[in-house]
Amino acid sequence: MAVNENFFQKVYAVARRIPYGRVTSYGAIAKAIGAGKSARMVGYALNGASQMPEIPAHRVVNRKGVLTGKHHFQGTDLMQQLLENEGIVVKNNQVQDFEKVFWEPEATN
DNA sequence: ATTCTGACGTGGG
DNA sequence: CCCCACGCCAGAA
Repeated sequence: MAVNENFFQKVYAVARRIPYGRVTSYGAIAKAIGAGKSARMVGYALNGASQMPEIPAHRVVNRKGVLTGKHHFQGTDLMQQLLENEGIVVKNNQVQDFEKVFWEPEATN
């Protein structure tokens, strides 16, 4: 099934499954959807999802745990505020204890 | 079709 | 860990 889905659809499907109080990386999602090295496109797709409240795009950061895309959200620090609201500690645009809050996405089951 | 860009990742120093 | 350069690939102009 998922084979016929568009790239964006796959990204949305995985992003929506990110648990509360957890974060993941673009590359992890890319692999989960079989995109592999197109991690950049994941962020690109999430850009459109950023305005979709059903898709927690704010829980997606880069491999370093830095909120690289916070600038794409409405407010200047909306992304960070959303993460902190979930109990995630963010310092200087970077997720603290990134390994502890990291969640590995699964392929569209 | 061609070119450029981009919420990234990896490798080398 | 940081910094630099390259790769990767889908979408937009």
